[in-house]
Amino acid sequence: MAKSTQFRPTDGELEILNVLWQHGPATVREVYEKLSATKPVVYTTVLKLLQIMSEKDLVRRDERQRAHVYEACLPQSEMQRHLVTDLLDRAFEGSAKELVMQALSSQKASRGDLAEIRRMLDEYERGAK
Amino acid sequence: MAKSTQFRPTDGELEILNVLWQHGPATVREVYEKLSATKPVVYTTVLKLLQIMSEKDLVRRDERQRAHVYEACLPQSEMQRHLVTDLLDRAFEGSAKELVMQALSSQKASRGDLAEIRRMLDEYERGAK
DNA sequence: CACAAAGTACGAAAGTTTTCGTTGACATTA
DNA sequence: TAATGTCAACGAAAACTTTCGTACTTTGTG
Repeated sequence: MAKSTQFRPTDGELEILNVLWQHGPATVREVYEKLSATKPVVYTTVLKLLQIMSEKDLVRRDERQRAHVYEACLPQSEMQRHLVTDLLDRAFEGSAKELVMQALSSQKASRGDLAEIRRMLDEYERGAK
Repeated sequence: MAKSTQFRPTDGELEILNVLWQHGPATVREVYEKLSATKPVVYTTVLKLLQIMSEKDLVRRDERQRAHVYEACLPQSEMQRHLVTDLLDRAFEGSAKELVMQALSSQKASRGDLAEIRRMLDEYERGAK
């Protein structure tokens, strides 16, 4: 298995994780329904992916019911942290500053967001003092 | 070819791009030397990757010399922007705020960085007003 | 019980990425 | 000019991802 596959979900896997995070623990069918809403997918493809993710410990499976219930192993925020630090290392030479700058320049932060980010900075700075 | 392969370099490709950005236009051997410094690589693997990247228009090739000279098509910052927005869409539901928060919590910003980020915020806010 | 519906398991195929050996062209120098 | 070293080109193989068809199992219902 490649480089810590545990913290580097593929695109398809991440789509499924997004559903699980939003919805909470879900059956294959539930995930399938959610995904179908935005793009054409095949039920067994979703199933297969969830099975593979299970092997990789990306999700946990509860087999007590006939329709197994899947749940993300990591909370969304933790996975996000992994993904960000990974990107930081691979493309930003570890410079969080640069990454933040690029994130802001991508024009997706509202005024409210900016205010919150400022609050975060205050807090972070206090903590790091 | 998959989803805009142009703006989604693979890991191996990104490593090479990092060398090209730092070093400037370089021959295969130069890239190879740089990469060798940190991990074992095979010359022809680097060559092959550069050839593929050439086809994908991830790099430009100057063939005037026998040792072809390769150069990244996109400046580093632009590629970084693409990568961040991509991650934003795939894992953060487009919320730059969340991404910034995770980036900061990954403990890689110095006090100086934080100050610069504040400056950035000011500037960005002025622009977005 | 028999049948249909819904579920899991499995495997094959196609596409992508990564690796590396081999070949042939070109250059340098003894 | 012959030997040696450097280079690009090519192709094949391995690993991984993604997709989807098929088979088998379980459950519910007439």
